[in-house]
Amino acid sequence: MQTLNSTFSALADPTRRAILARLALGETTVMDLAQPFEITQPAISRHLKVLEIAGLVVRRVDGTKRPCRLAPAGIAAIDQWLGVLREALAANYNRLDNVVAAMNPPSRKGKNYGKTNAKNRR
Amino acid sequence: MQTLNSTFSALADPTRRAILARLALGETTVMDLAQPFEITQPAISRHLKVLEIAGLVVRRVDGTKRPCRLAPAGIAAIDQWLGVLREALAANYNRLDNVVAAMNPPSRKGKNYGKTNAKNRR
DNA sequence: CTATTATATAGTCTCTTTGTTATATAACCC
DNA sequence: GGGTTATATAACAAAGAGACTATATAATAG
Repeated sequence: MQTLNSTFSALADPTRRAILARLALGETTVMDLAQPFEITQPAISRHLKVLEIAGLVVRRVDGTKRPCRLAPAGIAAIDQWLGVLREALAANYNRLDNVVAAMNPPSRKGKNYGKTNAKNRR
Repeated sequence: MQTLNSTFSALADPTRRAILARLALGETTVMDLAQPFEITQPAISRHLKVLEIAGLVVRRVDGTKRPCRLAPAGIAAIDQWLGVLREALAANYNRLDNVVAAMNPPSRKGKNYGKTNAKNRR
């Protein structure tokens, strides 16, 4: 539960996703990561810490460097949780009533639905 | 890009994940959702809006009610993005050097690595 | 039309997140 | 040892998230 929080919120930040994308190309040091991004080194360090806590990244020690790599734990946790939703979605989708409900907007009583609320203010 | 932000951060909140879990059991109205959770109705409404924007939930209009269901879009977006990481992880894992690096801590020059930093202050 | 039910929006507070700069720590290089 | 490089931590400001109460809006019931 705690892990899911940290992992999802770690992925919610675009900079961190960019860092992960970079790490997908291979192990990298903090400075190498900081360079392409237009943010300071301390900021990168903190992002990495967040990613590490989220189980998305691991670091090793190499002299004064701390090369980072992707880690599987975080994604595994997410996958597992998403599995529940995926099943539910599949099940719901197979239930005809839901599909139907999704097609014709409202379906009860006859006055003026879908109008007053068709503002689409999202 | 924008969708990923909203979807991941939507999932980062435990209350919202609980809402999704509840919706996995089937369509539900706002009030029905608010009851089991110990938070007020306005709070639930906002969570639902977040989930809706994230593409994780859809709502229909049924009189004065707004029954919610799980939606596939959000998860699809996430799955697609995670795919990149999954591939990279698989590739990295197949590269022996990474596996090795993960096993024996430091591996350069011979003095006192892995000691000064073995504080494990994470 | 009026009251009631279901949900949304606004205003306000507080805690968290992210970024910045300044500084600390650790390991190298000479 | 002394300077330099790589990274971490601290202190702080600005912005955001989440909750609450009060209130608005929509639709239904009478």
